[in-house]
Amino acid sequence: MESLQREIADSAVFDDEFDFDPTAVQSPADSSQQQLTAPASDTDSDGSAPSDAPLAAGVDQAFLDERAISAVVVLQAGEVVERTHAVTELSIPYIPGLLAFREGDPIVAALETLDCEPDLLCFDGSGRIHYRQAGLATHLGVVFDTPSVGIAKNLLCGTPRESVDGRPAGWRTPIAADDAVDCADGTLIGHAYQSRQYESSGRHINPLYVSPGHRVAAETTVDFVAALCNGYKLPEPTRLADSYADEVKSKLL
DNA sequence: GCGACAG
DNA sequence: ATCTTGTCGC
Repeated sequence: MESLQREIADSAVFDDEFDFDPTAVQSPADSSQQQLTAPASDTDSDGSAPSDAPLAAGVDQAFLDERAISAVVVLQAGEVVERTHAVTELSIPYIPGLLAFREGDPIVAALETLDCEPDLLCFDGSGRIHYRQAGLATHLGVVFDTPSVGIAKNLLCGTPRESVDGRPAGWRTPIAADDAVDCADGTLIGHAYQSRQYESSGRHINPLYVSPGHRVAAETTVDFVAALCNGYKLPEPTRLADSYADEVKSKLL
């Protein structure tokens, strides 16, 4: 399996290689943060999404015994245009570094039921931030040869350039490859991104660890995630896929 | 041998 | 990931 991951990493493209307009990737009318650009009036007067805006799909799983519920929610300019899911039997246990082999088939099953063809796939888990630079997001991005990004809540490997504790919303810092990563030390493999943060004292929210999946550069990956976040810790596509998976799961009980 | 380790 | 009440804060 490890050798297959190295082959996947070789086939992966960690640079921008997509058709759509990167500045058109976004969630609805951004409520809070984001220090990005001017208020582009790309939205049609009737409030519907521009038919040419890129399709961003969020993919996430919920589990029930030895079954996986893989959910996919596709957004276009912040609006849901399609939702699908698949329930599959699991055969492989969770092993750090081999997550794609456990959740890969369920995800493929769910994506195959999709009517549209997403321009960008957002996965829960790492992409290039992986021992062999072939995390879940990279693995599936290559399989479908579709631009993809990895969004993880915890760091698998690599070293943040700065301490990540208690940072303000919008903050980001590079994640460099270290001894645990199969590439030159110091290589930029992703970023820690503070998508949300509490105003005053008390506890603080941990950052997101985002990395290129396939056909997207590290810097662009953070820009996409930042543009897809809308007040919550998780970007909209992922957040919706997450709750949809839970919804399907509860109806399954 | 010990520690580290996405979901 | 999942099992789960209350609790603190915006």
